[in-house]
Amino acid sequence: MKKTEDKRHLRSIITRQKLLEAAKEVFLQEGFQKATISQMIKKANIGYGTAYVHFEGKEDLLIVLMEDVMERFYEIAEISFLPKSKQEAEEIIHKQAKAFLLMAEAERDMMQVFEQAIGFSALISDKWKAIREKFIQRISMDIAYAQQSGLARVELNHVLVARGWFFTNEMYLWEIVRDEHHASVEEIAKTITAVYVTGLYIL
Amino acid sequence: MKKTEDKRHLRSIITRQKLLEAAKEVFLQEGFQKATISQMIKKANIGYGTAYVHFEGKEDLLIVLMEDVMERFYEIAEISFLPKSKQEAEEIIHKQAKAFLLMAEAERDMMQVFEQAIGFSALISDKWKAIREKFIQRISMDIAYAQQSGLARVELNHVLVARGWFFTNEMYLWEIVRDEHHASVEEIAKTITAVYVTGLYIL
DNA sequence: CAAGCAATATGACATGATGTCAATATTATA
DNA sequence: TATAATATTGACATCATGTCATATTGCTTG
Repeated sequence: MKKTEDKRHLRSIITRQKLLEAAKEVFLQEGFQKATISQMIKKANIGYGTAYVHFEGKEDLLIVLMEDVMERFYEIAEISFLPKSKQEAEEIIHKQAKAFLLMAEAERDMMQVFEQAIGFSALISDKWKAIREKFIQRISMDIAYAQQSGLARVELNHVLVARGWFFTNEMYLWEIVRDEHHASVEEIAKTITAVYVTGLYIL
Repeated sequence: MKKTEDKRHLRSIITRQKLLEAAKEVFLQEGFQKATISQMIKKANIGYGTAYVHFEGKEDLLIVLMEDVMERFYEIAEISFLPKSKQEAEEIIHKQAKAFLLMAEAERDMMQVFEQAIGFSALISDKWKAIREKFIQRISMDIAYAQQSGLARVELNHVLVARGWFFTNEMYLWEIVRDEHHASVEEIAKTITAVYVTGLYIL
C-alpha cells in the first residue's frame, strides 16, 4: 500500500500544503519580520502546534517556499561557456547577466521576502551563500578557461575577478528586487558587461 | 551656569556613557540579534527603564556607537580625484579602494555587528545606504570628469558604472569584515582596480 | 535653609511572539 | 472491536520589548 493512499498521511500532506499556501500569503503581505506563525495557522485553519509538527519555524517555511526559485538560480549558474573570441564571450556573459537580473523582476515579491530573511535567519543566509558560491565557482572556471585560450589577461587572479564580477551582478539584483533601479535590466546588463569584458579580455 | 557643571546633568551624561560602554561590550560579545537591553543595563549598573530615557532602543544605541566609523567612511568618499592620465587614475582609484577595504580590517568587530544590524533594523540599513549613495554619487562624478577629459569611454552610462564598481568594493568589504576573504586587501584592491580601470578607461 | 520644582532613574507591568508538550482525535491494523 | 500508530491541538512557560506611574536626586527661590 502506497503512503499516498494512506488516508491519514494524505490528511497530513493537505495540512502541510494549506499551511504553505497561507504562509506564502502572509509573507507577501507582511514581509518576513512581521509575519507570524499565528497569522499563518489562522489563515490555514489549523492549530498553532501543528505548524511546528510540519516545519521548524518561519525560516523553514520560507526555505521550502523558495526552493523552486533557488533551483532556477542554479540553472542559470550552469549555462555553458566556451567562447572562441572576445565578442562571443561578451555575448554569452551579457546573456547570463541578463538572465540573472531578470530573475529579480520575475520573482520580485518572493525575492523581497527572501532578502529580508537573509538578514534575519542564518539558515536562509546560508542558502543564498551557497548560490553565490556556486556562481562564483562557475565564473572562476570560465575565466580560467578564457585565460588558457589566450582570450583573457593572465596576470589577473581569476577567483578575485570572478567574485568582483558576481558582486556587481548580485547587488544590482537586489536593487531590482527592491525596485530601486533607475535603468532597464537590459541597460544595466549591457553596461556592467561592457566594463567587465573590456577589463578582463584582451584586445 | 554651564550645563556641564550642572551636577545632575553630569550624572545623566555619565549614565549615558556607562550604558554606551556596556552596550558596546554586549554587542561585541553577543552580536546584534542576541544582545538585549537587560544585559546592557546590568553591565552598566542602571535600571531597565533608564536605557529608554537615553536611547530609543538597541538600534539607536548601535547607531551612536557607529558614528565615528561612519564619519571615517564619509572622509574616504571625499578623496579628491583629478587624474591627468589613465595611470594616474589607476593610482588614485587603487588607493581609494584600498582605504575603503582597510576600514573593514581596522573596524572588523564593530562592522560585524553593524552588518548584522543592517538586516534587522531599517534605521541602520538607511544609515549604510546613505554611505553607499554618497560613494556612488562621488564615483559617478569622477567618471563623468574622466569622460569629459577624454580619459574614459563616453559610451558608458557613468551612473551605472559607478554603482557596479562600488558594489564590488562593498561586497569585498563585507567579506573582509566576516574574515571570509582568502586574499590580502592589497591583492583584492589591485585586482578589482585593474579590471575596472582597463574596462572603463581608454587605451 | 527649607520647601517646592524639575530633571533623572527605576522596575513592575502589559504585550506579543516563540517553541514545547501532554492530552486528544483520527485512522490503521490485528 | 480493541489496540497501536499517527496527526492535531492549544494551553503554557519563556523571553524580550517599550511604557509609565512612582521614587529619587539635585537645583532654586523666597
